[in-house]
Amino acid sequence: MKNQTMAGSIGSEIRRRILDGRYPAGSQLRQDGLAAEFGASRIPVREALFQLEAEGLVRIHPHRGAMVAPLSPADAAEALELRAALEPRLLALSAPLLTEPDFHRAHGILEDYAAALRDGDTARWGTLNTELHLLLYGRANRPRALGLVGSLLAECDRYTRLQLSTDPAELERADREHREMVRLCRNGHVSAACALLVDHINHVATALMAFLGEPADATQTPAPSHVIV
Amino acid sequence: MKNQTMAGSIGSEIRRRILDGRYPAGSQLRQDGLAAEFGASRIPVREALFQLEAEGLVRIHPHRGAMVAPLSPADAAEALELRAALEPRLLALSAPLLTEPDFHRAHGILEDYAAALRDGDTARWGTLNTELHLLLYGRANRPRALGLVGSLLAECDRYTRLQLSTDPAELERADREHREMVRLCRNGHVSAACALLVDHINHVATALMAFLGEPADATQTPAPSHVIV
DNA sequence: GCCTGAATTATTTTATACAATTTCAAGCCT
DNA sequence: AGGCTTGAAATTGTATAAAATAATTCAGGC
Repeated sequence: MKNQTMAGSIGSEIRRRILDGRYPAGSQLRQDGLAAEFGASRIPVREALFQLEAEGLVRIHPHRGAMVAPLSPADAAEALELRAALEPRLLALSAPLLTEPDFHRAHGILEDYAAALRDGDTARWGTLNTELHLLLYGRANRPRALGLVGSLLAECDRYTRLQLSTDPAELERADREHREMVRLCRNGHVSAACALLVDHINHVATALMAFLGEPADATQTPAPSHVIV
Repeated sequence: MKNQTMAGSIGSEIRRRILDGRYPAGSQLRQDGLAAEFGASRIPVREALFQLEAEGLVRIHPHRGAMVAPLSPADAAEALELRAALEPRLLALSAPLLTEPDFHRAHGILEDYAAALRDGDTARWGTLNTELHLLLYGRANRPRALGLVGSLLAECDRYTRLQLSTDPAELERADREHREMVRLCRNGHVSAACALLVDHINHVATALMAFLGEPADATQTPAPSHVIV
């Protein structure tokens, strides 16, 4: 596709399998096995693992190998906290600059989302969610923040996947909020869209913490209100 | 030191040289030359470059080699914008939990800073600045955000280094603001410290944009005020 | 004279082979 | 019996060498 190098395509495939859950959290990733599985040598596998470690999906201990990054409530809370801090700013910058083709693509994603919801295809939900969010922030002209948010969205998908198999009502709520956000952006109600986005992320955070059996404020104190910036 | 592997130590050394300016922005990093320079093979060099690319210090084009990430005003503005979004939150969480040994270390850094200021040792300034900031945020219990801010501080040092050689007055201002921030944290005035931190970062941003000859709002519109979070 | 295009060169990328490190278990000593 | 050392097995880290890809050069034609 866009990866002209073998390390890149191996990395994309491993990432997909981690997000799918095919490589469960905490499992060992042996270079030899992966190399055999992909019909390649260990060196491109190593480089792919290094790249994934930078994204936070893999942890490498020197001389002890690589493992899929474990899932911890504290980690999920921090990722969602970062999202709540960054995404509203991106949306505020990007929303006024969104074009008609952008909204067209957004509606296409929403339709796919509805179809996946009917089919119970939870695997597609994560990628569509990430696509929609990144699309809405795409005109902000903040490449670094955008890449960072992309990593955070991918990580959050690992947690929400666990939750959604037992709690499908959250999917419909997310769908409603997504549609409303797109509508607000299209009608120029930027600050309302940002406020809804904050609520959207915070709700995901509280629902996820409840699902994980952790009181929301145990691992992570909320962002203090006197930081207005 | 703490790098038990050759790739790690090579990566640290290349990072140091990029931050020093010994490898100037935009210069090509040939694997063969680096390998010969470090007396190693090209493979640990490759892995080091991959890690540095994740930090944003190096850009790799497939089959075309690696180069030191170029310096652009827009990039600096985005890095400072992210710092302004993230650091106050970390400080608000960490400041109430700072211990007496932490403040002792902070004062040590401030003394070293003053010494470096007397000696005109601009190379040490960057690392001391990073150390101080990360120390103040260390009790926030946000490992991911802390690592991210560390990368952002390193990148900002590349720009401020250029500026400070011609504008040493900024160094003294930074010193005053650092001392005041530590004092406010020690006396429990957390919100005042956070407000000062925001001003500190924003001032660095405007001064840097002025130095780079770019009007502050040309490349980057400021964060909109209606995002309160 | 300038553009097109194949051969050449330089560099990156990958494969194979070897060395260093960790882990686990068995045996020894206290 | 318990803890420590020691050795073997497995796995990772590194070096060397071959394959692949992009940039360059130089010849040939329009």
